[in-house]
Amino acid sequence: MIEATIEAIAELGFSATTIAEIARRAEVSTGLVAFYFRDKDGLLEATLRHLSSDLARAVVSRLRAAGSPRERIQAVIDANLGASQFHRRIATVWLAFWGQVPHNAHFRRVQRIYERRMISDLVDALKAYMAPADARHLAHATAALIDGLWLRGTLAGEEPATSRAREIVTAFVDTQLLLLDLALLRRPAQEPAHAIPRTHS
Amino acid sequence: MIEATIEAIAELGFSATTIAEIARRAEVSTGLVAFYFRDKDGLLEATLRHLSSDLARAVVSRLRAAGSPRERIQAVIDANLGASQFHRRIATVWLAFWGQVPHNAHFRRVQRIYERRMISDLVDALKAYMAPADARHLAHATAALIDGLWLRGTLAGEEPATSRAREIVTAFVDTQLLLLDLALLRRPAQEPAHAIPRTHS
DNA sequence: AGGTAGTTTGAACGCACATTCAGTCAAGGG
DNA sequence: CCCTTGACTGAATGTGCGTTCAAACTACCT
Repeated sequence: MIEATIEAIAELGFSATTIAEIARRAEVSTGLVAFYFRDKDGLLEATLRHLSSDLARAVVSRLRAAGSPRERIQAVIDANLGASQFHRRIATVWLAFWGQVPHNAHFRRVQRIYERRMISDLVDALKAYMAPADARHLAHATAALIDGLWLRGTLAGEEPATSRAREIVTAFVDTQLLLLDLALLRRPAQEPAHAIPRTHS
Repeated sequence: MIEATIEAIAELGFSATTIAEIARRAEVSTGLVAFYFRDKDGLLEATLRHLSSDLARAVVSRLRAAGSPRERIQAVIDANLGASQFHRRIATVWLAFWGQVPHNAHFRRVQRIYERRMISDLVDALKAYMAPADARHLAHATAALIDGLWLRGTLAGEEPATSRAREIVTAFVDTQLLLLDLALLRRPAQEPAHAIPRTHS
């Protein structure tokens, strides 16, 4: 039923999605929505939560496979810009929900969780390389770059740009870490921070 | 009337905005919408075009005041992340339209113009510092960073983050240009490209 | 004054929607 | 074999929407 909702929003858009259409796709009656989700808004909220937890699962599973902090950063990048999130069917639905976020308290709460999770995942990993304040700073920039590439890719309707997007973010992060090394090397002699990760702060 | 539409979408959201509500705010009758814009969709498209040309004007006016290519890049950054675009009243309306883009051919056309304009403005300026292919690459990353910061700021509902967002993008661009200088200095002796802008390729 | 073209009105229309609810159906327990 | 519980149906209801259009109003010209 939630799957049918995703399908309908992806195909018809947010405002053109009706309960009758969702019921048709799910091969149930219209009345069943009220039985399980109280009303249409309840179904939509459940759908957004479903999308959000799908993404969270993708991130967690990649984080588990990651060893070094650098790999954990990459896990966040790859999960958020992975094929599953870029797939038109999913991406347009996210976008439709984002458009409603300012006017729906339920959606806003889910969005805050999404946003904070990405930041804290990135900050956790970046703290291995730099001071917490710098880590937060870079995490915000990285998160924005990820979301911006996702947004532009989705709006443009480009399907296959996913690997290119990941390369851009990867290069950005590597550049920032490289600059950190250079700065450290010029100061009182010290190893590049990410050759000996997780040893300070 | 277009102003009233912006106001209504900002306050109520896309799907809750009715012609009656717009007419009430504009202090006209509902029938007048049809007279000037054919139907509701025509009014919405005109509203999006209005927003788009407002932004374009802001960019052009800053570009005119800019001298060096570096200043032209900054003009794009400042115009897109300026207070006028971050103002909740405007930003939530943009967001609402973006959510409809995949399902409305008119909106999609306006979006393509917006997207390409930012890229070409950036590429034009960046070509002074690097090969066209590199310029396009960096332009995409910069544009994504701008849009990503805008998106996150708008979704989070933070009003005053505008100066911080601009700092992040500015720092990103400066870093990329700095790296270019470093690379050039290590190769066969050559001046940093942006000390002698616009002289090659 | 009369006429005309350009504006504006707002009630009427018909349609599409979310919600409701009385009722059907299937399964399991007593 | 009946009764209960939970899942599910779909027609009926009423509300709210965009659109239409005949009529009214305004300003300008002749």
